[in-house]
Amino acid sequence: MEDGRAMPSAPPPAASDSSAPRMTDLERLRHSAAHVMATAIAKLWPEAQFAAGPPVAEGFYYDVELTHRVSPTDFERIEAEMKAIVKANQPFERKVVSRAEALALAEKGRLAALAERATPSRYKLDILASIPEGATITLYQNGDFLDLCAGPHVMRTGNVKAFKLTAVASAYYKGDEKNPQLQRIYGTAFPNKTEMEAHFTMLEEAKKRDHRRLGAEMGLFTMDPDYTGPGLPLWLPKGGAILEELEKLAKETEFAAGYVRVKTPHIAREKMFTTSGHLPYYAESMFPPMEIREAEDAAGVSGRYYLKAMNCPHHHRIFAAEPRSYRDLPLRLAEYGCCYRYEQSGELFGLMRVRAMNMNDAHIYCAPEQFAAEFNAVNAMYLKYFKIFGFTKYRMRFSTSAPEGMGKKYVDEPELWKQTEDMVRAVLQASGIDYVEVPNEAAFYGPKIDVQVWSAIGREFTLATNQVDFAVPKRFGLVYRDRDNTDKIPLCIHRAPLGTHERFIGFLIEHFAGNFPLWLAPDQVRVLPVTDAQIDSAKGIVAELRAAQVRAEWEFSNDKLQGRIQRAEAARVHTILVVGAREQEADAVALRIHGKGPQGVKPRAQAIADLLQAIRERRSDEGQFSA
RNA sequence: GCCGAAGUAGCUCAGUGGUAGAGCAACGGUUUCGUAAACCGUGGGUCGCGGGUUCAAUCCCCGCCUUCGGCUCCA
Repeated sequence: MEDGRAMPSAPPPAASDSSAPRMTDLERLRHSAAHVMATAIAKLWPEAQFAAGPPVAEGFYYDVELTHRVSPTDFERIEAEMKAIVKANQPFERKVVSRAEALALAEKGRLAALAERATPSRYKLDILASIPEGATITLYQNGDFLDLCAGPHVMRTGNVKAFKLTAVASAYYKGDEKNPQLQRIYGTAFPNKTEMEAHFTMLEEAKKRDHRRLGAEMGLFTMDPDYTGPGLPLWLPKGGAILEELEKLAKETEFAAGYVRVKTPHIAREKMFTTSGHLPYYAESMFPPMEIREAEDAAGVSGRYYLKAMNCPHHHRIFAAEPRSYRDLPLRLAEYGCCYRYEQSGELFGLMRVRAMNMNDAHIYCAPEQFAAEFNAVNAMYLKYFKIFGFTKYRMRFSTSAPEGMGKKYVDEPELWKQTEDMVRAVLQASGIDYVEVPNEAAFYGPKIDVQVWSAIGREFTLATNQVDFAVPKRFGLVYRDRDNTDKIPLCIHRAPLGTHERFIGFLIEHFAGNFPLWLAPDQVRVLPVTDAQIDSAKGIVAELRAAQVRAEWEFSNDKLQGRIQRAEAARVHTILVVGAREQEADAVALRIHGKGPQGVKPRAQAIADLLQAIRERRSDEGQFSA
């Protein structure tokens, strides 16, 4: 066999790569596959200008500038060229060069190309310029294809055994829309065909969990772009049930934690958002204003109203509605507020990115000395929720400011920024929560913590957010009278542990693959009489369950019991209660749980008590009916 | 918003320059049934929208809308 035979346990060895970035074996393989693809493209279109071609989570891509529009119909040709290159088994040769040598090659169009060309390798020139002085500059060559590249690579093109081009998309050079648009050609590569096929099978499986698909299948929500508009979901009754359960959870949790509930309108005058400072910063993310002529007053105050994109300004006005004393603090105002954001059309994505959203919002106004305790309590609430839902893969992202953004991206209060960030960092460290700090990502009014989660199908989302605001209360002139009889400005914590209904439920659908635990399941119980002689018994059980607020229904149809069970299972009904002559006789029910099969017969009263208990505890499905 | 792709019945998808097809779902009937599909029948489509080419367009061409895959931002 060839050297460096690609095996999962014995991956291809790297070409010499002491100065190269660290890559896993799979990443290295994929990075080499990207070079093989670039070689093929350069062969087909010698004028191609390549930018960057890294490995990514699912495979690799290479950005290329090319007048020919690459479409999936070209993939076959490109793959055929790639196969030839793999078959040729060209070695990947690493060359350390001086900056001058690299520049000379780039000027002659020789980089990321098979030969010298009339036009310089312009993106490679730009990348070259960004390599710091003194760093090692390396080239990699396979066959005639010579590329500026930090590496590392596998030994030979023959190591790239299983690959496939998957998509083409556009991407701005370096992700900046002021830069030229490049064609990004995606592919994936694996050590062998079997693993690659497993990958595509897994993608097929993941598709079945997709919240858009399950949402339609299960009747949870619908999109009606022609009538309601893009990004404006309609919640169907079964989705509404989930939404109600989440609100109930939030309301109970917040009530216990000392929050008070408020309710605010969906719109506000322009003054609200110019005062908050959102308007100049945030205008393009808001729906255009409504002009109401009568509202324009003599003093020339604008008659414009905006749909709110956030709830905080309204809550600030509630704080301002009466004089506040230090005795009133912390004041925790909670609301399931509906906000509207004009997301760009290309950004809309099922329930995960919408234009109208119901936010599990609250604003905590507190004195600086109360901050640590409040902030800790908020974090504890996050963790409590994650435990209920069984989220294990999450990360807190602590976003802080950067000096260069002061007065532009961030309110110009460098001292306050530092104080607050130190305070948040201290709390995070003391609480032992796992977090990463990301500079220059803060909100304009203060540092924030985003909770990122990964769905079962591998999508990453910011699910919840927790922000500190030391600026906007001041802009609204919010004060409380302190012990020393002076007015002080409160700190404000914005928090939304359950994010928005839309994204949270979208995430839950994928997390549970539609198989919700009993307390969340839209169809909690379905009672199936074996024959029509048990219909009255079934109705009685349903009435008893519904009186106890359980979502229960009964079904009798022309289908045999087996068929009705099949349909209930397909509909992901959580608990099926079968009542036949035997059960009727014994005042019992035969229990079946979705995905778990029959669970035996139980006295009716016992079964109902168990169901109520599981719902009340919001029990996850493990051990639901373990007894 | 930009680049690319897609849009046929409620859902999943076939298909053709000449009257539009299947499975599931729905509806009607027969069946009274024991834990993942009993049987028979019926209805259902402006083939995303608008324009063009053509004797004829769901199919070919152009524009638009929407959705999807990305870029960027974010709950």
